[in-house]
Amino acid sequence: MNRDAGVRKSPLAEPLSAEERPEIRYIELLFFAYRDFISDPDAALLSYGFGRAHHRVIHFVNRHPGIRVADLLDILKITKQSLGRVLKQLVDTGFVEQRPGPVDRRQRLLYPTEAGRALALRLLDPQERRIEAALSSLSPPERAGAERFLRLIVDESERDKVAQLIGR
Amino acid sequence: MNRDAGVRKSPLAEPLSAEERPEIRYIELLFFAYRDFISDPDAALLSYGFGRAHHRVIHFVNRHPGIRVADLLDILKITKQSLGRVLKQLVDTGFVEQRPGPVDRRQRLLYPTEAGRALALRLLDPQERRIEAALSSLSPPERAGAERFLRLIVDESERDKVAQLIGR
DNA sequence: AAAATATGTCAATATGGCTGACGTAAATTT
DNA sequence: AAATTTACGTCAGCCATATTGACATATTTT
Repeated sequence: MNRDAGVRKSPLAEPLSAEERPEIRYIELLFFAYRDFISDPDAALLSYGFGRAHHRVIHFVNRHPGIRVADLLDILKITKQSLGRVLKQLVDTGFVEQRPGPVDRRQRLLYPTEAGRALALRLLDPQERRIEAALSSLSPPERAGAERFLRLIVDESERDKVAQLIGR
Repeated sequence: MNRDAGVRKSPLAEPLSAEERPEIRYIELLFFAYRDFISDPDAALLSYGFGRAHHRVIHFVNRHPGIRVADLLDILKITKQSLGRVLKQLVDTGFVEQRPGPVDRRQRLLYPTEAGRALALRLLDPQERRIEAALSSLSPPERAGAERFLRLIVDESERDKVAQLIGR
């Protein structure tokens, strides 16, 4: 029997429940946390006329001065065409400098300029505060849990690479 | 004295170090975790001709059948114009249904159709597996740490709302 | 000399954000 | 009853960021 007899073919009223599917809680927490986590740098980038893509590039170039384009692409998981535009803007505006590799001159190694370092620090600042505030409310085992959880969310095939990049 | 005398005005070779700034580890883990976390649904959405924006809408409509447009906007933190396009496509393709609010007929309450529920579950599946696999490697206090960490990353002003949405 | 590699670039396309302005129906307030 | 506010939609245009595919160049490797 139709439980909505006479009403009109009905859509579903029953919610997907986080009680029945406990993973949903973590799925949505990742969404909400990430949504707010990027909001501070997003706002700061506006005044430079840059976007999130610039943020990611400026961050990883500062973290790994002399990084190769190919390695940056492997971190960001985007195409070289996508990177190309953003990188060119950062070079043109003096935040990133390119230098040929000293041994392999095909490479264009990427370095931050002084301005690029300053921008990276400015974007880093609010995120550091946010993380610091969160960590200060957690016990050491809870902090370890947060770190281990995030590492385990990363693709298994990428975990070693990530560990290399951020340290053990 | 210029430490690069005679070379040419130099960019910075010194990396931003995660040892000196321990928050960087968490910042980058959030980036890498989120990057991979959304990759499975992204791939599945391709076969429907949908993108990430559709995913978010279909997810929250399934989680909260009968949700108002305004409340969905408040969750997603996007403009009604941005939502409008995506929502229209989901309605036109039969994944979401709109009904006038029974008490306030200005409202257009959003419900998933059977197809919409099926799509939500299909997109949920790989993320549930990923979370489940991660949680199964963690002790209860570590799991609690992961959850508390993510809640604390959310804007303070949003935490109560998030707690309402996902449960305490 | 040939092949592979690292990178860049041109062109076209799609997605998903944004702002601003305007419209309509329904509820609420005066 | 009239005026105002609210909930929502829509039109138009703009911008950022991603994609694929093809081709170019310099350099290194075989």
